[in-house]
Parts: sequence; C-alpha cells; structure tokens
Amino acid sequence: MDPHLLRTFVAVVDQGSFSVAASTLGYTQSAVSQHIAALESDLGAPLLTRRPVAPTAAGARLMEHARPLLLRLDAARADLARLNQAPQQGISLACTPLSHPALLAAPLPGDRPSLRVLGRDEALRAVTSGEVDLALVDGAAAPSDPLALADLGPLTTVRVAEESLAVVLPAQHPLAGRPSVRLADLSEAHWIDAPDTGVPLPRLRVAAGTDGFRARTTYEGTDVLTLGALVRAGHGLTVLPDSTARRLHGVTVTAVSAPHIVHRVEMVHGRLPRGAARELVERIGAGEGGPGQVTSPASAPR
Amino acid sequence: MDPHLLRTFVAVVDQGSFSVAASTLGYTQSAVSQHIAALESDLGAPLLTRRPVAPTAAGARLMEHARPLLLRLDAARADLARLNQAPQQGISLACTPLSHPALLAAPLPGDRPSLRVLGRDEALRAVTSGEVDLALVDGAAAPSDPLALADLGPLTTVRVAEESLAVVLPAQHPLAGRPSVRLADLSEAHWIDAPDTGVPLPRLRVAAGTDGFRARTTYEGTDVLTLGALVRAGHGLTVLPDSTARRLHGVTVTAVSAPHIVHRVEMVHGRLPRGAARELVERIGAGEGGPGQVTSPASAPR
DNA sequence: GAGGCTGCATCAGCAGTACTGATGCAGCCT
DNA sequence: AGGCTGCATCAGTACTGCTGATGCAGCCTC
Repeated sequence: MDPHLLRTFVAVVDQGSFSVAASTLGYTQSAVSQHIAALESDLGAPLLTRRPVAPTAAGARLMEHARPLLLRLDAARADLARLNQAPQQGISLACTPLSHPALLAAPLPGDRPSLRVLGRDEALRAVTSGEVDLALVDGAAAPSDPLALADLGPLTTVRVAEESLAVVLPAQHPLAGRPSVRLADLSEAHWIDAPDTGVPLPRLRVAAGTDGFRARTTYEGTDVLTLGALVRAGHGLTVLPDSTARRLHGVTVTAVSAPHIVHRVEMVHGRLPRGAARELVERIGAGEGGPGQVTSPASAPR
Repeated sequence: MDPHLLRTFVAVVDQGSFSVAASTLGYTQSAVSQHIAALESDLGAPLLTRRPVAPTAAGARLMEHARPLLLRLDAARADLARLNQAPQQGISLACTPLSHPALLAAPLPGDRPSLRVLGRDEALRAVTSGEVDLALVDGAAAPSDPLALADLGPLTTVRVAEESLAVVLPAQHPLAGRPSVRLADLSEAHWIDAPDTGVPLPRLRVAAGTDGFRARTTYEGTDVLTLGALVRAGHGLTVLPDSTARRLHGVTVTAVSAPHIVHRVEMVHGRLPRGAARELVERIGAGEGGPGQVTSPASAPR
C-alpha cells in the first residue's frame, strides 16, 4: 500500500478512467494500469470494475481509508516543510462563511492581518499546513458533541460560540406559520444542499436519524445572501444558525424543536502560535473559559 | 516520505540506535543509515542527533505525524484484509479496565462471546482492524467534551455511561476529612501514574490547566485492586470513577468539586456490525438514545 | 452483424532504486 | 594513547518501476 499507488487509485476513481488519471498524474496509462494491478494483488481483491471504471465494494472501502491517509501525509509534509522557513510577520486567519461573526466581534490584533474564507476542509488543511495561524470553522452537532473534523494532525480545538439552528422557509410555505418545526417533519421537503455555506444535508440525516433530506437544488457558493434568495425563490429549504437566518429578508425563519442540534463555531490551531496569533487565540479562548479545550486525538494526552 | 522510511525512523527513535533498529526491522545497519539520510535530505533538515541518537526538534515533530500515520496505514490494511475473509461466528469484544461495568450489566448476546481487556490504544486498534466487533473505552473529559481517541479510521462512537470522578486518598491523608477537594489543590501532591488503569495524569493536567500532577510512582498494571493497595500503602494518590473507587477498602474517597470533569465510557465500533454484535450495539446504544452518536472525523458526513 | 474505435492489459526493455557487505571514521571509555 | 563501539560511506548487484509498443475486449456505427 504505497502512497503512490493509493494516489493513483484515488485519481482513477475520481476521474473514472485509467488514461485520464494517467495524464493528470504525469504517468503513462501503462503505469497506472500496473499501479492498480499491484494494489489489487497486494490486497488480494479486485478494487475496480473496468468498463465502466468504478470502485468495487473493496475499492470503495479502500477509498474511505486512502483519502484521509493521503491528506494526513500531505499535512505532515507541509508541517515539516514549514519548520525550515522563517516565521512570517502578519497574522493570517481562515474562517468558514458562517463563523466570521465570532471572529469579527473585536478588532484583529497584529499588523497586516489576512483573512481567508474557505470551506471546512480547506480551512482545516490550511491550519494544518501552517498557511494560516488559526481557523474558525462552524458546523452543526448535538449540544454535547464535537464537530466532526477531519483529523489531519495535531490540532487544538476550542469551542467559541454556539447558537440554535433555524429552518429557512419561503414566506408562503405551508409550515411558515408554525412557531417551530420538528426536523423529521421536513425530511421529505425540497432541500437546498449548500455544503459550503450552511449545514450539509448528510449532517442533518445523522442528526434526525432518517434517510430523508434529499437535495433538490445544490448551491456551491459561500454567500449566504444568495442562499437566502434561493429559498425566497422557492428552490428549497435550508438550515442556518438563527442569527444569520434572521438577517435574510423575504423568508420565514422557524425554530427547530427536535432533535436538539446546535450550530457551533470552533477555533482550530496548531501548537501555541506566536505573537499576534497567540494574543488572538487567548482572547477568543477566554470567552469560553474552563475546560472547553480539546486537543486533537493524534497528540492528546491520554 | 515513504512509509518504509517513516517506519525505520520511528524504530530508530524508539530504540535509540541505528543498528538495533536495523536488526529489529530485518535490515542491515547500512540500509537504516541510508533511510534516515534519505528522509533528512527529503525534508531538508537533520532529524536525529547521532551519539547519542535522539530526535532533533524537526525529528520530534516528524514523530508526532509518523506514528499516527503508520497506525492508520496498518489499520487500513487490516480493514481491507478482513473484507476478504469469511465473517467468523462468535462475538468478540474489547474493553478497557474501568469500562466493563457498563458492559457486563446484562448478559452478552451470541454464542461463545469473547472479551479482551486492553489499554485504550490497543482496544481502538483492535476494533479498527476488526479483531473485535466493538470495544468499550473509558476516559476522563469535561462533561461536554468527547474522549480524545486516536483517529485510526472510520469508527462510530456512542456515549454509554458517565459518572463523576473521585480522588482516592490514604485514610490518614490530611485532606481525607474534607467532603470534596479542588483538583488544583492536589497538583503538588504525590501521584501514582496509572495510565492503563485509571486516569492518565497528562489528562488531569489539561483538565486542571496546571503543570502539576507529577508522578511519584508509576503503576503499569490493569488491576484496580492493586492500585487501591498502592494508595493505601501511601505511595501516592490517584483518581478513579466514583463507583469503582468506593469498592476499594482502607482508602478515603473524596469527590472532586472543581474543575468539573467526568469519567465516561464510550462504545466504539466500525460500520454496522452483523449478528450478535449488532444486537449488543443496539442494546448499549439504546441506553443513551438521542443524538449521542458521533461518527468519526474521517468519514463523518459534514 | 461486420468493422472500426476506444481504452485497459500485457510485454519487453531500460534506468534508477534499494538493498547488502566491506570499509572508513568519529567519539567515548578504559 | 589505544581500542572499541557504532554511524557514514562506498561499490556492487538484484530488482523495482517506469516507458513505449502491442494485444485484446467491449461498445458504437452503419
């Protein structure tokens, strides 16, 4: 299970073709074919069906392992590479679209702060590789559960803010008059899947314990106003943190009565950052106080 | 950063010697030397000091990445290998020493159940590799925080039981008369570090936010009665879940008033297990109900 | 249904890798 | 100072992993 072989395997599955994967990886088609053959003989089972090229059951299972493994490997490389470079000056931050209210409540310390808005995974990758000093990520979870963040290396997570979730409905929706709704009652509704902006639908499925929440529309942007406009235009429902939802116009915002899930913002950073970043970490962390801090599994004291 | 190179690097750091690592790995000393040289030139920094052989700062950093990476790689291999084999019959379980009360409250389902008592890390490794169908692990954490478990692959974690922690003191200890103590007041006391039996001291340090809790005695066994005898004999203090502590004789058990940390048992298993294991998962999980379930970061729906 | 075409499998050949075993050399102990 | 332990280095070799060419199976076209 050489990482090179895994990387080719992932590329082949992603592209659905040996030859296309070969050209994106800079190999010949022959090499890719040999890589896959090597993996299959190593693991003792076919991983891909050919014509069409698609993962078998074993291949799908391997994919679940391969992608996080390769991510971790890259994160480790980047982390080590950063050790050799001189630390740069300004503070640099990343945040997911719905997490910035927690960040921008107070001025950013240091000179020339830089802020990037990224998706959850990209934000995590950026903080792991050291491209940014810290990141704020948001997500939905049960009140006492952590956000399930990909484990890319030794990170520290601090709970920053938490608020309730609300369903955003078009004003004329049948349920718009209700003071609150149960999420399960909406599982068969038309939903907008906005994985980078709001709460990803798979997360709702886990929380509500159903197979519903099928996406009718997919929105790939990171702009909440556009998402609100989509709801207003009747393209589907979505779920947003309460305060954000209430800033949208022309839509109805309804509380979720069950299950009890909340929207939470967590700060993620590597070891103790230096300088201005450290100041910010301490200020944000102070809002929580007490034992809200969780070091990541990888390096946590047991 | 070939895994082979990482593996030899880890071996060299563990053994503190190139030649010893070589023989345990089945290489020549020459090969090990070349492996380390290759890693160092790849990462552009020395990783080890020679004479004595010890990791440099960069090497220590690499170790933090290497070991979890290799663990995950092995876990992935084992998971895939298991797919090829016919599922075996009996149910097989692992639990950490302090987690069995939650497990043995009711009879185990299936014929020929097998139970193994392991350390936290070994139990996780066993469930990831499929050697056991599910594992119960225990640990200390803030009430709303999860146990920080190493991320070895796609696992599901369910909170099973939670109770308060108690300090176990010799009967004649000055603080033995108090109804409760603050953990911070005991940070300078003599402690017994019993990482496999009780609550590891580093965990207490994180919870209490101090640098104290230095071990005077280390106990490597998994037997709680022996740990109790150590306390009784005055070798130091320890922390145990309340109900377990109260079963010890000749010691004083005192509640912890601050910080608020609890002892929690979590059930960990891979995908949905089949047969008797499934029955057990559902029964244990039912005790919790609601959204106590957390799929692991690696494969969690976002 | 025959032919062409697309795309993965296979093969031969070559270049570079990854070992081994021998030797060199630096630090430490006596 | 001399010996010894243990990592570095070097030469040699087996083998791995790539390329380019060819083979062959399935699908589309007509």
